[in-house]
Amino acid sequence: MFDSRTESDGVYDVQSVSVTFARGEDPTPAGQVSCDSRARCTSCMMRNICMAASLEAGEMARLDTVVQGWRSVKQGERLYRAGDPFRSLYAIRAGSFKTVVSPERGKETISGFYMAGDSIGMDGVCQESHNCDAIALEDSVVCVIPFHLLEALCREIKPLQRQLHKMFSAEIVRESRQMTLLSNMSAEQRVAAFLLNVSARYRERGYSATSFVLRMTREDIGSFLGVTLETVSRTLSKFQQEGLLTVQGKSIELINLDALDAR
Amino acid sequence: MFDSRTESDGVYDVQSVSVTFARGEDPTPAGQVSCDSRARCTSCMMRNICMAASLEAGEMARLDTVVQGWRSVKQGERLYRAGDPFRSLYAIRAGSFKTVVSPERGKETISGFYMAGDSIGMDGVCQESHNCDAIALEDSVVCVIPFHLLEALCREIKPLQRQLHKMFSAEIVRESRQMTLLSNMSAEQRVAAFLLNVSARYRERGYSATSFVLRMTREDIGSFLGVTLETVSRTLSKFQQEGLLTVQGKSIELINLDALDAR
DNA sequence: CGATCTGTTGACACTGCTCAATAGGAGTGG
DNA sequence: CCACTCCTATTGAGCAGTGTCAACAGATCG
Repeated sequence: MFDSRTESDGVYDVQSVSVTFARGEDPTPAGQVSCDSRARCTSCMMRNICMAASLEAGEMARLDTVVQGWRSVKQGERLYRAGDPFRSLYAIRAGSFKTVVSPERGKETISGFYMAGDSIGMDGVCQESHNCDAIALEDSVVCVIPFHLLEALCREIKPLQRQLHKMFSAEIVRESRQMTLLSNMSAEQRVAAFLLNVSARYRERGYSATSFVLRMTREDIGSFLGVTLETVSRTLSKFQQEGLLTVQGKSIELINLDALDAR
Repeated sequence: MFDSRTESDGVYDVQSVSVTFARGEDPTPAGQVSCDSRARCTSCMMRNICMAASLEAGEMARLDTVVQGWRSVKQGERLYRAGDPFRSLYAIRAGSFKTVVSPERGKETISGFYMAGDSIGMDGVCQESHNCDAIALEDSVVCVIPFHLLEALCREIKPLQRQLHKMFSAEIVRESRQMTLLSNMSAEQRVAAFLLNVSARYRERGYSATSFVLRMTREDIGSFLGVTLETVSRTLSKFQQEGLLTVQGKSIELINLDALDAR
């Protein structure tokens, strides 16, 4: 069925998956690769920005056949850990994740934040084991896409192959942008860029670009941006004083996007 | 158009190829796919660490058929520029490159250094245009691999498909390591890690791991590591004083690898 | 409703940046 | 071949942006 490895608590929580299916879809009997013929990609709100993007209906239905099922991950739980054998990619259907790299020596670092419509796990291909931990920032649901099946389908469906390559490439570009941020930008610029990035991603998904809730802590943000949590906090306060935004704990309201961008 | 000579002695003669293309021109005018039938991958010194890795002889020969040819790039010239339409991946046959990201605002940043056996250009897939400049650090030669042909072949040859995916993934992992370095490490740790990384890559390629010439300037190194060129210079001097290495301009001799690693 | 996690703010120290002066090397042209 | 220039590297001095440490306040959750 799903990844055969067990969670840290020793049990893979089948129940929570069944519950997920209960919302409007038939639950898949445990123990088999679930692939009910009713299209799921075609009815998914994220179909236009995830792996299924730019596929025709027939192709999307075939992609459905390699989606093994859904997996629900509660806030704070790990979808996978660094060192776990790599088997599947995960398309986030609902919720959000952070990925955490833990070098042998030194502090662990947040390497990315991902939300519904994003796919994660691509870092695991090259070593056949995951390179980071993926931790849910809120209760989340992912589509489990066994990689060998996806590869097989990519050998048949050219647009899917291209889409997969684009996803790999987009992750490379995203990271190289982040490297630029970490190399040259001041703390203020980093925080501003981060907020604008989150804003743009909410906008893409049809949510408000100016009013949103950050799902991660100041420490997570600081780790991602290469500054301390105190600096993140101070910078947000400063932006608020300057009238660029209002901040109330995790709730952010952006007031002057242009001014933020000018940082 | 392309130099059709074979490598009789296993030593690649840069000179004879460099006359084949005019400086900086894309050697791939439409329709002119030059692919002489004499195997090149199978005789290439880099075949075990490049795209051809883990292919059987027959498969490698087929890969040869999609390699459009070689292109020579003189020191300081650009193989491609940010914004150029993406058509091909480039496997470095000889020489080395740096990739430079130029954000709309802010300083340009070195996002990577690449040497013989590495492939570059994967950042271009997602937008169908290159995301950075690739600049030769010395006179270099690359294999030009048109991406649509490579994709077509990947639909037929499973190990090649897997190899391509691993290369994408390895680039993601490399960048996420670099992000960790840029997020948490002190200037000394960055320089030490950089030297050890270069050392390991020379070793992989059969060169000395302790004595080598850096092909890039202090400014390039600083940009890559997110510190100033002065800090790079000072740190190298300090390491020399401490007996960890000797440095003479671009020539480095590592004396105490363990001590460097302990930083 | 207490315990714990998360966020805010202040004071101070320190790493690494900026600016500057100088020296060494590489390439060019006479 | 040498002189000239430009690029690169080294080293110093002073300063500023962030990190560190600490105290406290506000959330969150069992």
